[in-house]
Amino acid sequence: MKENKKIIIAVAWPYANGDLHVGHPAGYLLPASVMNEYFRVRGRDVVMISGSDMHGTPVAVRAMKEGLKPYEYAKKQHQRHAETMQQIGLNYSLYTTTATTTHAKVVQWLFTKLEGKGYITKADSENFWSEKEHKFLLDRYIEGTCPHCGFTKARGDQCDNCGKTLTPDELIDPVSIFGDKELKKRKSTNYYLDLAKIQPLLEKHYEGKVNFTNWRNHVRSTTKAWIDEGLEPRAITRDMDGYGVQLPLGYEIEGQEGKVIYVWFEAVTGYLSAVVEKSLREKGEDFESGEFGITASDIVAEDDVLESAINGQSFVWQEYWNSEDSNSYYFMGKDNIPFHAVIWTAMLLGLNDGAESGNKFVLPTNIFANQYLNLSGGKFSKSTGNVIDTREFWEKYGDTSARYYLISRLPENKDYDFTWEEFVSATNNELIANLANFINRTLTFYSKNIEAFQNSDSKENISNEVAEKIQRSSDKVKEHIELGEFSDGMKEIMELASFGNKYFNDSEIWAVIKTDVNKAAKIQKDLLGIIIALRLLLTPYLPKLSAEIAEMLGLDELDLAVGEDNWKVGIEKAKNSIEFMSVTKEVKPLIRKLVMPDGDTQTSSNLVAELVE
RNA sequence: CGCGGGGUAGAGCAGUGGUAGCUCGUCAGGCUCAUAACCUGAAGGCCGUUGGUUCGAAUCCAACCCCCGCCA
Repeated sequence: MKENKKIIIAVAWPYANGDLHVGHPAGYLLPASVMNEYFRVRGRDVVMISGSDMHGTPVAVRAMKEGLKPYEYAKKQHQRHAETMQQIGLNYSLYTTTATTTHAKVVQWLFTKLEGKGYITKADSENFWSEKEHKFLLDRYIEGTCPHCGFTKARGDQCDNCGKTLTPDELIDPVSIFGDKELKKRKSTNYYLDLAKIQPLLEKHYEGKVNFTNWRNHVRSTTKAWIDEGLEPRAITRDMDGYGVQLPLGYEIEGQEGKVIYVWFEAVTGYLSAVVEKSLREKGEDFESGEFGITASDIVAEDDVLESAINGQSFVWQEYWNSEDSNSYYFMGKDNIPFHAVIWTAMLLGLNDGAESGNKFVLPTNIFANQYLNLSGGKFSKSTGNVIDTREFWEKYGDTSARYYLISRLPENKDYDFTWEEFVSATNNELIANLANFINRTLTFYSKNIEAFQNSDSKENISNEVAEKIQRSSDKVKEHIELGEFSDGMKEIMELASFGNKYFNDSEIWAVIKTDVNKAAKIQKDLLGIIIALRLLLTPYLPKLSAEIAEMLGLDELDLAVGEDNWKVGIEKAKNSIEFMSVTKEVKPLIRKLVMPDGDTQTSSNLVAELVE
């Protein structure tokens, strides 16, 4: 990997239809956070972007239930998402929404570009029409009897009883939820992304390329399965009462108002539009951005900043998106793999088709899709309320315990069951017993004897054994993070703490200091070196814990300036120049132990583990 | 056969052809600086089942059984 490359960290956009449960951080938010913080310490120029997905049926349905207009509801939910993101430590370059003018413009621009290259086509189909509402019906607004299990309240998109996915045509005796007893069909015209036409480009892109060997197996196999099956044109537009991103001027479909661009097409484009928005904000451009509910029906694509940028004017976003010296990493749950590895990639390939080298868009360098985190074998489900809420989880147990458990058990390659017992065990027996205990015992001992150490005439530096250990740990953590093996990186840090504990024991520093202060001082330097290394290695993983170590020792804040590799600098410092610095804050236990209450609470979605005084 | 994931020590996982590993728990020692934490050692597995390929399979192939997820 070239060290000067820009990095895009593209985080999947959560729906604005409900709060985030702990599956979200475990699935994709925490891994993205680790990678982002890591590269920032490395001094790399990284932009991490995401936002709330404001459009789409789930949002509209939920808003209807709450008695709010879709945008009102989505805006409220977006603010909660934004707060949660901050709470769990995601330092986005920009966390925006899909309801901004900038987003609409970028989506429309992309639409016209792909249309111009012949990758978007127009076709008619017969869709269910509601006389009552005088509009086309969304799949999930149609109900009927499930052909598989006979459930009478199956929806047009899925049967809630047997879980099978359906199309409205499969339903027996379909009716609308608005009360239409007999449904008729009408001709509906829609735009389609011609994936069949892009398929050869996709095949060529993925064919036997060496750089995909780093992709996770399940990501590769899902991608391959989709492509092998053969792609078909996919509708880009749908009937949504105008709720969503409008078609560009000149592309409207006459007599069929209310059509908007489908969420799948529009939301992934957010990775591009968010960087554009950030770049516009930085330049102080007087450009409406971040406005809610602007559906941009009056926006003219030709008048677009993207166009002027491509015609020679240079914008910061291009340095990330159009540079060959750029990498993009995507974070999402496994359900999103096809949309990114196949569809979004296809869109970018279409865009790049025939483009000059300076105008090509960077294709996904890697897609870190996680499997699912389940609740004790059951599933997290918003509708049944069987969820552990992210905010409550973080509030009760604190950032360090919450992050440690989820990160050390990330479902990177297969599903993982959340159990309270495991959570308690991980916190008490791993996080506290090993890592926190090492920090605590070392700093407690140090602060008690600090004067003796400062008055000793130990001139020696850290021992080679410890210096080498620190270097090895650092190298391994780096490698794991760059390969997207985030929980392995965490394990490596725990291994260093374990080494520290053993070193403490074997050295018997508590006995040595009584007879030989200079020798004890040397040992103490080794131990401090490990602590200082841990503080650095922990920054991406457990930022609060890392900051607390720094605070107790009065260490400088890490410099995150672009260009300086402070990871390397920090490791060198930990290996070499240990001073007997003053302890600037009282040393005390950093993390509270947990205990399980009696009774069968394993599968509870309540926060059952209790904090020990 | 809708799609996908998985079945390896009590628990959670790693291991994709060559003497079965890690973390936690358990048991026995040690230590006492530390949030009864830490260190050492031990016990504990016929790697879902059956068949096949191979000098050799947890690892490849086939069939079967079981578990889990699919409004992230």
